[in-house]
This record gives sequence, C-alpha cells and structure tokens, in this order.
Amino acid sequence: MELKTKAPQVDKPCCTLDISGADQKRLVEMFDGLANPVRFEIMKYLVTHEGCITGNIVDILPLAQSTVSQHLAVLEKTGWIRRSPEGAATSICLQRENIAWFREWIGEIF
Amino acid sequence: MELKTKAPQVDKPCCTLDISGADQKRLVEMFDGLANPVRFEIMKYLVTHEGCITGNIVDILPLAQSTVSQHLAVLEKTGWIRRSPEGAATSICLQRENIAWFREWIGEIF
DNA sequence: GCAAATTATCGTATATATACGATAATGAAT
DNA sequence: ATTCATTATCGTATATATACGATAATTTGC
Repeated sequence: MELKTKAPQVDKPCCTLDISGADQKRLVEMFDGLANPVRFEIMKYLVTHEGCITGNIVDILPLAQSTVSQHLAVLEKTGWIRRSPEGAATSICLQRENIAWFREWIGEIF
Repeated sequence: MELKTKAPQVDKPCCTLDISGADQKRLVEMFDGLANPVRFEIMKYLVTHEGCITGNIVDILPLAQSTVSQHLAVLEKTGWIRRSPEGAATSICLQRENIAWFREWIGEIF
C-alpha cells in the first residue's frame, strides 16, 4: 500500500505502528501466516514439539496429509517455521530469529 | 482447531503460545484483521488520525469507496476499530481496549 | 420537501485460500 | 533392485477474499 497523503497528530495513540516499507510488508505476511486456526494450532504444537516431523503434525490434526503440508508451506513462506529433510521425513523447527523479530516489532509498535 | 493428542515438553521454547478456546479464536481473528496490506495501512493512518471519517481514508487510498468500506467492516468485525455515525458521515476510532488486549496476549505468548 | 453529501450495501467478477485424493519424489530397509 | 515409509506436489473443487460500479439509505442544508 502507498498512501496518497501524509499526517499530523493525535493526542494519545494506543500504538504507534511506526513501521514501513519492507519491514511492514514482512510483518503483514507474518500476520497472514497466523491468521488461520489450523496454522496457529500447528505453531502451538511446535512450541512443545520442536524438531518433530511432518507426520506427527498430520497425526494430531483432522486433516489430510496434503492439506497439512500446504499449511506448513505457508508457515515456512511467512517465516514462522523451517523445514529440513531428516532422512525420508521432514523435521519442523520454529524459526526463532523471525519470531524474535516479530515479537520485537510488535513490542515496539503496539 | 481441535488437536487429537496432547503434549510433553521441549527445552527452550522461543514462545509459549499458552492460549486456547475463545481467546485463541479471537486472537486469530485479530491476526486476520491485520493480515492485509490495505487494512494495516488504514490502521497506521488511524493512529495519527483517530476520529477521522471514512471519506478521509478513502481520499488517501487508491481504492474505490466501496472497497474501503468493506475493509473498514473487516477491521470492525475483527475488533481493531469502531465506527460511529457522525452526522451523515462515519467517525472511525481505534478500539483501544481490544488493541490493548491483543498487545497483552502477544506480550505473554511471544 | 428537495438536493447534496456521505457512507453502507448489493450484485458481480476475479483471484486467492483451503480442502481433498491421487501421484510423484526421495530416503530407508531388506 | 524392490518395497516401504514419508512427504511434497498436482489437479481440482469449493469457499472466501477482494475489487469494482451501481444503488440504497441516512443526514445536512437549503
């Protein structure tokens, strides 16, 4: 998004949202990554099962393996997780740097 | 989402995601509200222009009035803003309580 | 009451998201 | 080499999201 004009001031804002450009784009993408109940649930699971394989996640969700795989691809693309081959399986890890980056931005702008 | 099984532990999680039920649902909805560049831009504008009317937002965005109105409806439904009639116009305000609620949860789980 | 201003809603077109089963690809085990 | 296990990708169907113009609804000002 590109605004057509710029801005004066309000008295006591509840947040700053002082972000723009690539950072803003990336933040919105991360929002999009968690803007889905299935993906949020996967993230919750990963917090206590980091390094698990795709199959473990498929097992706990009432969804087809292909659907879970797609959601994992979204979580990877939006920067929440990292997938790495572990033999024939795929190990899933949280992308801690990006999560920390997200936390820091949220802490600043909200 | 409803998981099929529950969980042991990992050594040093980067976040807790210790949330569930209605709170989790609401949080995911708020994620969804900001998971769009236009809506994020609107929120940015509102931070410095709280109490402005719909037309002001239409003016700064390269989108049709109806499209902006739809986005505002989403922001309202997901709890980010509140709309109230101001004469023939509509005044847009940040929903500070919900935003604070969001900030607190994010601060706890991330 | 009538016209102008403002906004929401309707109808709709198109793109994206989300689900599935089937299949392909890759590594492991025999 | 063949089979099994695991996962990603493909094709596809359907729902939701997002955009637009047109129209309706409401308020203001005359």
